[in-house]
Amino acid sequence: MANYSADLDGVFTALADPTRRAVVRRLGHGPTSVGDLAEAFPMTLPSFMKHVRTLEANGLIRTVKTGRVRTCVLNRERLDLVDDWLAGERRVWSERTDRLERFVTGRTERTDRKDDRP
Amino acid sequence: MANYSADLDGVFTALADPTRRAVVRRLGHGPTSVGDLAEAFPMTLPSFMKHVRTLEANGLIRTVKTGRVRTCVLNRERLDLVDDWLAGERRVWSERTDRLERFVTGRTERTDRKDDRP
DNA sequence: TCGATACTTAGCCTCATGGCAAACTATTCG
DNA sequence: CGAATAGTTTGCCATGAGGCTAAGTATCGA
Repeated sequence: MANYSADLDGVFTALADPTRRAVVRRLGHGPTSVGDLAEAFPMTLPSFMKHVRTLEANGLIRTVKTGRVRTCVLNRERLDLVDDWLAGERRVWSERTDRLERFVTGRTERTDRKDDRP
Repeated sequence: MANYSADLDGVFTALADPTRRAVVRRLGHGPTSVGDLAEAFPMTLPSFMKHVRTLEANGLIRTVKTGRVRTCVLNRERLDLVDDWLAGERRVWSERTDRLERFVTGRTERTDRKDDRP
């Protein structure tokens, strides 16, 4: 995980387009050729290919060319980056809640616990 | 939830910038004024304000001006959109796994189960 | 081998994004 | 009141994203 922030830039950018999200969705069902994917979208092939390349450049899919057909496969693990980021934000929130709770209850405790309410 | 896809466009776009993600992170600790936020970033105020407006326009933060100070507050719920989207993708994957499994086991079952292995 | 198929490459266009400086407005403080 | 503070508005610029057409390459199938 060389450059976490730049990776997030790329993943979020890739997901910020409805065409690309639709491709991700479609590939969730299984590998598909560029041509088959493209049929579902109202744009020319070269335009569509840019989206494919963007997804690939940002690690969300992998593609292989066999003969004249390029097949796309979803790289599910890449979406963990989004999950991890969300988890990180929520951790921040819970730390804040912890501090607030310590203040309210007047207790001082270690901060590495997960949850101390029964 | 009027336009789910357009909302996702906006949320992902807003999160695709490191400055804006840093603001989200910072606001996770609690409300902060624009000025205090801006200090952490190597850009002019007007430039920074654009990021604030982008975050606000896409519902990730809310801001209120009191006197000459504008205070920003994180809108945590908005991140649920990302969570929901991820969950949707994973549901697609699991449906595919279900079909594959039915094929392998030769069984035909209802598809609304969570998990039928003991 | 020749035509159809499945991308690719190249070049061009338009609009959106992110950044800047300069000037302006509205509050607050001494 | 008058100066400092905290944003805001305006206008400009460079880059990149997303779309197109036209032409090129590499298989595949008869």
